[in-house]
Amino acid sequence: MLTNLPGVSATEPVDPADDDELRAADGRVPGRRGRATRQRLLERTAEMLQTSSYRDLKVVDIARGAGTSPATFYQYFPDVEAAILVLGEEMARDGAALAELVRDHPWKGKGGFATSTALVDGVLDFWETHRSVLRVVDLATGEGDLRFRKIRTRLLNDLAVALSEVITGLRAERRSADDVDPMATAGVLVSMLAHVAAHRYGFEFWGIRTDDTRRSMARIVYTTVTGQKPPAGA
Amino acid sequence: MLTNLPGVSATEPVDPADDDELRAADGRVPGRRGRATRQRLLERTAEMLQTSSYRDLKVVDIARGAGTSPATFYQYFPDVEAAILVLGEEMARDGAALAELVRDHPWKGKGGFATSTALVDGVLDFWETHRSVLRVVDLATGEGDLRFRKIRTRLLNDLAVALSEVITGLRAERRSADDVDPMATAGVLVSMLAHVAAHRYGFEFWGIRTDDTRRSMARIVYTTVTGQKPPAGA
DNA sequence: GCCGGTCCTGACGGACCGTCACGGGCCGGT
DNA sequence: ACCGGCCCGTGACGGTCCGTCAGGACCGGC
Repeated sequence: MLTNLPGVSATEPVDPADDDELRAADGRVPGRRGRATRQRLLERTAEMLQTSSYRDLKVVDIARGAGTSPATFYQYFPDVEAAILVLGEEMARDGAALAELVRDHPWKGKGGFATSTALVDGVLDFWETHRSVLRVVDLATGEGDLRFRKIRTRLLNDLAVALSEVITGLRAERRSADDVDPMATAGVLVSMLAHVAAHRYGFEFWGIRTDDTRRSMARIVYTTVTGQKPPAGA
Repeated sequence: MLTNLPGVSATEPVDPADDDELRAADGRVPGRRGRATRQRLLERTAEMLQTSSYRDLKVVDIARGAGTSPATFYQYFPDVEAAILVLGEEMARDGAALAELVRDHPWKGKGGFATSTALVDGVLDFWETHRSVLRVVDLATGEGDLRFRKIRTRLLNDLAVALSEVITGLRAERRSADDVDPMATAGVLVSMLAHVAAHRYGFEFWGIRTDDTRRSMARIVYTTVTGQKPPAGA
């Protein structure tokens, strides 16, 4: 750390907005009613995002839909993206369950393929539930928005780390000479899952059955993680 | 075909707008100068898409940047999305090269892994070149826009078909009992490639070297397509 | 009833949209 | 050179949405 500048106290300066409290635009701390309004705004944002395109999402519509005025919206969020960002953070918290799914189930033996399948299904479900928010997170991340990238990273990174740990563990047991970065492999797998989940409708468009897609992914995940061929009946 | 209705000539009706000609908003066929303006508008759209976010892309900016007025923009495109759509179609034409890459190179023997690597690099390069347009194509596809979905499908489907043909061919030679739909497997692979390419910056963010990502993908592609383990040194 | 903080909103200047009728420029015919 | 017709571009306009501000309604505590 840097040395303190002369005349600057070593204790934290008393910055009036330095706490983690929720704040409205004018600096006040929202009470019961205010938080309820904010919540209605968030819910309405999520709903509108499912029916309207991101580009056509207007704060007027959100505000009126929540039974309030545009000015009120700006009390709680600087712009629509900020509201979606909050939605994204809530989503990322939900996503922790996916990593647990990888950690808490067996990969060795017969149960391994079942774990692989459960992971595939879990990701598919998760994306189905959160697809409208995920679309925007993906776009904003691609456009270089660091706040959205952070959400995306938290979501996918947790999963990738869990997978890479499994890979490392199994590789040690097999005394495998495989030297590819386990995290790179895990990241690629997570990418595959995320992308297929995001575009599963596109697959059906090609005439591919969803069940074939699931099996195909489960096999790739299983093979890549364990280094084994998938069991015969799978 | 249906039978002709009474009184309707069997020859094509003379519909004044039934040809494939480029048309301005008022119905006229653009001449030399008009097409040049349209082209400048397209180029400017592509440029602005790289620096500005999709949501903040304004037709005023595009028009002024192309040295013309908003009214002129609407002569050639009904809205910004229409312009991006044209950009997307140009991109899809470029994408045909990727499928050729799969078809024209060997998968059997030692050259197989090289082909796999070349495919990975090809996809990575392609996405790097077209990422700003691809972002919008992905978003619009996710929002259910069929025109954009068509572009996305053309691009990825060509590649997936090429891969599935290779898989089918190799599987027959090996007399493999593998009965997963080859197209499903190919689709999953293409998804993996597309997603990693779209978010490679995210990988570097995790501290994963690009080269590790490349190798990891090349190995997965090779293994999945050929059913063989990757060569020792890879 | 009064007061202080919380909460909401009408109203406004400004930006952008999408459309129209009009004017200016280019070209071929005479 | 002149002219008519067609191609091309634009100013201007009503409308929508943005983002901000001052002011008023509401709600407890005293």
